Amino acid sequence: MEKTYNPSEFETSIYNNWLGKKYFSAKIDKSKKPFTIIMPPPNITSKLHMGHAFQQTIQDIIIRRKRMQGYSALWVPGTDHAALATEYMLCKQLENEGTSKEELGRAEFKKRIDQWYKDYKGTIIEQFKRMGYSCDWDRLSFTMDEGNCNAVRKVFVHLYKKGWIYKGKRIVNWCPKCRSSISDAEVEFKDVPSHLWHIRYQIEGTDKYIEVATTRPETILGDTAVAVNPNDDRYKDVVGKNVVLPLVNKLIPIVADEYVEMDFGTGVVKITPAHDPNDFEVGLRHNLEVVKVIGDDGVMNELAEDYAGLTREEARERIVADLKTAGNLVKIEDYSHNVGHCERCKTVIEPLISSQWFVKMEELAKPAIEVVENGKVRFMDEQYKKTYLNWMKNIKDWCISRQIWSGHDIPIFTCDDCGEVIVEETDPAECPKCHSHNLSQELDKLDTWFSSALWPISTLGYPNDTEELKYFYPTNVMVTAREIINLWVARMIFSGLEYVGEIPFRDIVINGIVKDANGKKMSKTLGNGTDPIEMIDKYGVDALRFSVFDGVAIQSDSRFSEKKVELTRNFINKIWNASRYVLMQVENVEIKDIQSVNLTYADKWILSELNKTIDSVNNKFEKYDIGMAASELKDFFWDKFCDWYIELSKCDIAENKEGTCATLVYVLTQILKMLHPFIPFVTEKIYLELPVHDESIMISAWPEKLDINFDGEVVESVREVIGAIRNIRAEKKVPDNKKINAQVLVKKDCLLDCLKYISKLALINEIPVVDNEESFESNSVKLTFNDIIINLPLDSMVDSGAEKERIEKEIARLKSEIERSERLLSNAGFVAKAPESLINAEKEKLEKHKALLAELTK
RNA sequence: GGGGGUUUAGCUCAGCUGGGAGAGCAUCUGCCUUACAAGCAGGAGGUCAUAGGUUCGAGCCCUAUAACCCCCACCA
Repeated sequence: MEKTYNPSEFETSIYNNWLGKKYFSAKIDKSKKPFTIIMPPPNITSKLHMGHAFQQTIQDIIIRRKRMQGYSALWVPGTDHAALATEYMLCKQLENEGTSKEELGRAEFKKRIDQWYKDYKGTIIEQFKRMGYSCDWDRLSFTMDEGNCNAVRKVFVHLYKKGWIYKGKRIVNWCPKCRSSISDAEVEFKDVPSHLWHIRYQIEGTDKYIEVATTRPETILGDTAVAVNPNDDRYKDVVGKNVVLPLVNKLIPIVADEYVEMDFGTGVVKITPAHDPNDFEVGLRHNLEVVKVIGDDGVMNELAEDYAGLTREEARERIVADLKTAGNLVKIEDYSHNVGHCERCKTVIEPLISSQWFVKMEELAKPAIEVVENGKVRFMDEQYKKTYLNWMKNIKDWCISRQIWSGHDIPIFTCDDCGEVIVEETDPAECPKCHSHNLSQELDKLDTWFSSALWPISTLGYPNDTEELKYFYPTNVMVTAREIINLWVARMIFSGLEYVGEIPFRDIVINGIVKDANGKKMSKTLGNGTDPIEMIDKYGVDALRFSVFDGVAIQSDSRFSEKKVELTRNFINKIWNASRYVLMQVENVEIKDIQSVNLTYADKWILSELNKTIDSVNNKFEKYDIGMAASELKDFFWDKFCDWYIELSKCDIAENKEGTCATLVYVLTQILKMLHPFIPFVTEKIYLELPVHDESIMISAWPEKLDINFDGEVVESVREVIGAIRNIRAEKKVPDNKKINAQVLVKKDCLLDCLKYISKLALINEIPVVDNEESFESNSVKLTFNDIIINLPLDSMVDSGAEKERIEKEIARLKSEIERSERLLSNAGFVAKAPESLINAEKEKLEKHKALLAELTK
């Protein structure tokens, strides 16, 4: 092995080797248990960012461990067509080319979209490979490929025939300039200074008025009611009466609705169902008429009568003036509020009523609520169970149509001649009723989530009844983001239940986000993102992978800093060098089975620590606590294995070469295996250099505990002694290049074998053993432990003045300890109510401290 | 507006069903000890956000307050 860790030399070739050997492909193997993860598909147009590096690596870590544990581990990769986002990007490009989708026409536009998909397909996937992801690439799926189209078609027809798809009205964000509806995500809210116009409406048959406050006086022409809060005492007596709509002179009712806030404005809201989403909802509840007065072009239409032909802005001006003239304008207040703007052309959004397709949710939601309530599907973080149930229980019908040109088609055909509607799994050639060939397909496209909802089943072959579905489904865990719990996770759950009769996954892990070093969300617009590829080039993939997990609770947000990657690279360098050391020691040594060799105290100690670590890491993995598992592995490797065991083993290796070499190789192998899911490349590189190894670490067996109860106690005492001597040395300012003298009195024979450890690690010349304390040199520091007393003569150390001070400090410490214990033990409440084990432990401590104090003060 | 989260050392974060405050980094000190200076050893550093409460005992449980953050819905 090279002297320095240089990841760029081997990462690519190792990955290609894995690919060539087909290690990632999961087979249907009845002798194995399946373990399945379906990757949340990134947008096809995306580039690798820190969020992927975090979220996808979680899955890779889980799947790699399961594979090593002997499961048939399948991780299905894929990408999403993200129709809206992609169409938006392509339209921008067309704009640069001086054309537009309208100019191209639908057919040509579709070609461009398909080409766009092809052009992009590579990038993110290649980057995922660079990350080392062990997905089954042969099963790579795309939400617009043939299988997915079939699934979408089948499901749509199924829902339609059940009567769960219907056409309804809905308010959409309409951009009058783009002449298109746009998604919520494309609406930019900006605070705009404006006014609140207070307008009075006369109550029918009286000379009383009711005063409303509005930011949009021009929509008064479309008002079909005014609303007040049912609990508002000011207006209780007028609910149910009519008011005269100013300018229009039409009678409209006063309705009571919870939506109205009593404290805002006058507590009275004019209701314009055609031009405001909330008003539309109010309208539905009270059966109000819908009057659309603004057209698709943002111009007042014929229903606006006198104002027809004016733009929204012109109409507002005229109407305000006319209201003033009519004496209906009470006052104008300054008011600034959030107004939606089109992200593209910055035009003010006009909420418009339009016809859309909906899926009825009531029946679909029921079983989806049940499986989460009864724990069949588990949110690993309980708080998200609430988010989910809250949404599911108040679910509204799902609007699935989008006014865009790309994405999945809506398979609804209408006969131009007789009006017959045809919804079948294959495109109809003629009208079944009148045999006309003039059929038109619905032009709207499906919401992207419609196909995403089928992802866990479509990737496994649905709508066909495949062997994959039988074997790998339901999948085991879904790792995804907080903000799409309802948009996506929820829809996958009811889809799985409805279409294949089984939950899509058992566990749901909602990962946190990776923020920048200052705790800000990484974003393109802020430009505070870090490019993972840059980190990989600089420090290697393994360093990047490990650094985003070390010490991180994956469900909560974490911070990324390059410094962390650098420190992780240092850790990996440590692994590299420790491995080099082991390989140097075991060169030309036959490595025997760990259970058949002679083991020293140090060997037994590290093996017992390894056992503990295996247990603990497994527990953390089962809870998906992989960040904590990473830290634990790092601590074990660096602190226990390198800083203690390797150093201790240097004392043993000459006399017990066989046993110590076996232990070095055994422990290194096991820890490399446990580290492999996190840092796959370097562990493979080292593993293949080991004297005993399988074909690849990634298909080797996950560590099992040794079935032996090793006693690590002796070495624990030794570590305590060494620590104490190192303290004394530091206090006495003895530099590390100077060895000191010591004498020792040992009360337990086994410790005699461990004196070499103490002398080496505490930098002592030699340690003569004495029979009694009288033989100790007097001008010295005496360290007293349960089974061993060390005497350090001061003449081998430079300074002697600090010693008195040290003893005084120690006496003071012991006295305060004794006082604490005595106080606790004389507390009647404690003795009566605390658990017995705790009381006994406290008594033991008290005795121990008293003995030590007596020793120091005699 | 609704829901959720966070607050522990200078920084980033652990801290299990309540039982003596932890790690890493940074900082300071000493070491190039034949695996590693991308390293080794040691030290200093904390009213556990604030105020109450429950308890023999609270970082942990309860109540209120403050600051910051996230998600959803967006206010005539």
